[in-house]
Formats: sequence, C-alpha cells, structure tokens
Amino acid sequence: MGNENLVFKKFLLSKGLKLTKPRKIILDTVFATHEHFNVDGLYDQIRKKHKDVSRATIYRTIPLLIESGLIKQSLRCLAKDHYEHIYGHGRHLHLICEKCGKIIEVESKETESILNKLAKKHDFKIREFNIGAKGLCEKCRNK
Amino acid sequence: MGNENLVFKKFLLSKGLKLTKPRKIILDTVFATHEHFNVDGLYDQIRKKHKDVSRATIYRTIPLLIESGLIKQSLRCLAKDHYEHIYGHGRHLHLICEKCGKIIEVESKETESILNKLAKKHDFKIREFNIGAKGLCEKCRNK
DNA sequence: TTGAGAATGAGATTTATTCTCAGAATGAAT
DNA sequence: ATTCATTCTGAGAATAAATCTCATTCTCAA
Repeated sequence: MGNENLVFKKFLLSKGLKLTKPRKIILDTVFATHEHFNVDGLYDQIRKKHKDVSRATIYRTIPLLIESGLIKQSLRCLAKDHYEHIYGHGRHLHLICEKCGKIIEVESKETESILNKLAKKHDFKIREFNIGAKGLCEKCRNK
Repeated sequence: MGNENLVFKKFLLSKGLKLTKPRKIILDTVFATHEHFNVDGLYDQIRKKHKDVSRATIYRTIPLLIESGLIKQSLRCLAKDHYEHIYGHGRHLHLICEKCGKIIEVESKETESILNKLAKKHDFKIREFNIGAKGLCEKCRNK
C-alpha cells in the first residue's frame, strides 16, 4: 500500500492541480487505516500531528479523492456524510445496526452482477453501487 | 388506496398519539401521488390548499409515517433527505442519474433474497433494504 | 363539557457543509 | 535558483436543512 500517492498525483497532474502538503497529509491519513471515515473524525486524526490543516481543506480535498477514484461516498450516519476506500478494497455491501451503529461489511459480487444486468436493460451506466440494509445486529437483538 | 389512513390511525392509537388535522393533511398529500418526495416539495404542495401547516409539523410527522411503516427514507439528493412510499408499493431499487436527477425504479426481488441470505449468515435482522446505483442515464450519456 | 396531555406554528437554534478573501505555496519556464 | 501566473490555504463568515423552544390550541376519553 502506498500507491494511492501515485494515483492521486497523476489525477492532480491531469487536472492541472497541485500536490500540496495539506493534500498529502489528508491522503496519507485517509489511507492510514482501512476504516470508513467522516470529516470530523478525519480532522481529529490529522490534528494529532498537524495543527495547520483546516476543516475547509479537508472538505475541499474529499471531492478530489472521490473524482480520482480512491474513495467513494458511503453511508450517511447521524447527519454526517461518511466515506470509504475504493482503491485496494474489494467491493462490499453494508449491514448497518441501527442501535449500536456497527457496520458489517460483506462481499457483494452477486448483487452487483444482478444490478449490472438490470442497468443494462435500462441503458444505464453505473458509476457507483450502493447496496446495503439497515436493521439490528445479533448482539443488539439478543437483549 | 385510502387505507393509509387506517394504518396511520391505528399506529397513532397504539402509541397514545392523536390524529390531528395537520397530520391528516400531511398523510393525504404524501399519498396523493406515488412519487418520491422531500420536505420542501411536500411543504409547497400542502401550502397550495392549506396555509396553516408549518414546516415544523411536517418534520415532526415524517418520523411517525416511517415508524408506522407507511414510508421510508430513500435517497439523499442535493443535500436533502428524500422519502418514498412503502405501503402499497412493491420493493424496488433505484438507478439515479447524476446529471439530470432522473430516478429509474426497478424490481429487486433477486437482490433482496441474496441480501437476506447474507444477513442470515451474519445473524443480522434486516428492517430496511437500501439497494441502488448512481451513474448516467441513456439520454445524458448520448450527448 | 371538561381537563390532562399531546400537538401546533412561529421563529430561534443547531450544525454540517460551503463560500469568501487576502496572503502563501506550487511548479513550469527561465 | 528566481520568477510569476496560477492554484491553495486557513480562518471565519455564510448557508441551509433539520431540530428545538415555548406559549397557545387542539384532541379525545371520561
């Protein structure tokens, strides 16, 4: 892992944009874990090491990470947008527990191929899947 | 169609809540069409006939409609939460065009049964499915 | 008809996200 | 290295959807 850097660099170059320090820090922090993230959590994480990266820049960088294909918008939870990695990760869907907030990730090849078939029938070009369900996890149900 | 009233009435009763005029108006307007809706659109629609229903009451009534099983939260579009009917509607998934905003609804029995199987494997109890994809519709792609 | 509790409208409040702007950083060309 | 046109940045203001407050009004069971 570390090729996110190259991907992002190429993307910026192709757009005439610049690879600045804040953008590097944001990219590295995003890919330092494999977890979902939101702006608040990311900001806290970054601030531990770098006191000079602002929320505004995080908000401005996320669309670039999305456009470069490194991350995608994921679920929305507690009124906050969440994001997840695409680069280096297999496709998956989410089972979200509405009580404890736990997110179970599951392989989703089957559902995607079905969705692809349906899209073809409607002459629709899929850019991004969004497959999941909300409910109760085993722990929250058994008590 | 018209049984939404009964369903909602029973739900309110079971909760010790009251079937007020604003709630009736909101319910009727929501089910006057089969379309997705958001608070703003619903408010405008209601205001054509009833000048005395406030946004606050709409925001307060929607969770009740959800809890009673009549509607569900659907996609989020242009920073607004959208909702859709459950009562009287077959399950479906969405293909959302990111350019023109068009929403294509498609039957989704297959994907749901797969998701159900996966949920079972993880001992997860699904309350609500969320299946869809974003991309470009045929019209927006061919120009 | 009454009364206790629930619901309402209006507007204030909250809060995630976006915008503004003056100054700083970037990188291609020299 | 230096220059310079352009892009970026941080800080805080602005925006806007959704929630909350509160004094008043409505519901409905008795």
